Amino acid sequence: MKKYLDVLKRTKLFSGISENDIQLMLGCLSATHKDYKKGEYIFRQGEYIDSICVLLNGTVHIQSDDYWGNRSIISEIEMGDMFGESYAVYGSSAVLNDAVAISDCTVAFFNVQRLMTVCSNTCAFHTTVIRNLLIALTHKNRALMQKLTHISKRTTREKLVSYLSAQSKLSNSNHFTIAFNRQQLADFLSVDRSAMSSELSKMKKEGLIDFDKNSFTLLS
Amino acid sequence: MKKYLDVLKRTKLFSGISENDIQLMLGCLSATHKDYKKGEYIFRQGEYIDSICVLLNGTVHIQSDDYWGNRSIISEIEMGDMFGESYAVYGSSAVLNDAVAISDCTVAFFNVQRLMTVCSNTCAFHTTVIRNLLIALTHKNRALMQKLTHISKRTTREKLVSYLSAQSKLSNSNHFTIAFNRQQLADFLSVDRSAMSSELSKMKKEGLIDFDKNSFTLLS
DNA sequence: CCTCTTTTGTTGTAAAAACAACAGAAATAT
DNA sequence: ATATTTCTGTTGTTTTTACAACAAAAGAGG
Repeated sequence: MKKYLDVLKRTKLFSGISENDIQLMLGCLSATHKDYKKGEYIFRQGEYIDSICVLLNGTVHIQSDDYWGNRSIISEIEMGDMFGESYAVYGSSAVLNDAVAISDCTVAFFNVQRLMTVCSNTCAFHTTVIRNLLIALTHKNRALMQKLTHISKRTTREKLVSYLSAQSKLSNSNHFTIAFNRQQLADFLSVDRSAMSSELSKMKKEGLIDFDKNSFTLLS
Repeated sequence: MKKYLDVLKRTKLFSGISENDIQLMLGCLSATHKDYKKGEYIFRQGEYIDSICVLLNGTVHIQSDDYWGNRSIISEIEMGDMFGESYAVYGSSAVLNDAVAISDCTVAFFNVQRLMTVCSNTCAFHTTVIRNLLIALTHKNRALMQKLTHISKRTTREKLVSYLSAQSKLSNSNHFTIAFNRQQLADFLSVDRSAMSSELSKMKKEGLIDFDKNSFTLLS
């Protein structure tokens, strides 16, 4: 685990905690880690988990397939990001989504019971981690809400406009690059890929946007 | 505020804390409360807030209107529920939705800075409140994710099936009552009311479901 | 360099949704 | 009790999407 200290100290969960203190906590939280090949599942819909997951390297998608196989990507997890915490905290309910490795990756696991109960008086940084967890949860909440505002638009074009506007704001520029390819973007926005592709073309023709692969520019 | 102790002690935020201790905390957290008439806004998109809101009585909707006036209801807040906490915690970003009183209501406000920083060593129940807040956030997260799974379905029927199934599971019965009227349900699922109404009728004709007003039964 | 695979764009058709307009039922106010 | 407003269901038309099938472009691997 030591070789990942560099990653861990830059995560939201351990923000503001020194490398030394993180190392101390790793034992105290009985942290473990595991490698996954591209395509493998970290957890699946219906399982119960008791640990917060932190991605040490690679890429993971949180997604769900419905009965008929329609896939919808809930979120993309990148190095240092945390996931699964909503199900791990007092693991009261089964996981509602799959977590799947998009590339080879390594995941660290932190037991929530320990985080919430052990050494609450002795560790000064214990409180900090809980606070970090809280802040991270509010960030996720806001991200989910924002996705909801995109996806609740009626037409494919409106969804695209909503998503692209948000990405533009995020990068403080009318020119930006997105992390999704076409199929992934379509899954994220819950629309048909080909219909979306054709809508993007229309919007380009009409001079609303310009794009080349994953690079977009919003015009006028 | 005293007359609302009965409500507060049954909220997620003060779960496990005695009435006496809650009363002690009210001062410590510099709690305030305010009455709102039906239709008034507790907060609006774009504002900045620094307090967690707890609904003492009445009903509130978290909703957002887009540029063209399409309304989408993010969630319904009932007596004892908490809202705004994702924006109040280290109020780093502007509120993305409106909170509007659906009926006359009373809202309590708890300053987050105080909750997170003041008297962290003296109050035993302080830690409990933070833990409660954390658990509540994970619940909200899961609710948002579940709504996403409904809304990301392609057709109105699939959305209805997904929503009704979830409600059925929630009440552990194939017969249940929903809190939304037709327009609200349509807004919640981001579909057209009349189209949804007609789809519901079709499903009834086909023998999939039965319903009368807000009372639904899932068949076969 | 060539082959195979993946990604992206295009088009036509069938299905579904949005929209609009209206009528009847239910709830609320007077 | 009656009038008025709100809610719900219905229908036809227009717009949009999903779907399918294909072609072109880009990337990966030998």
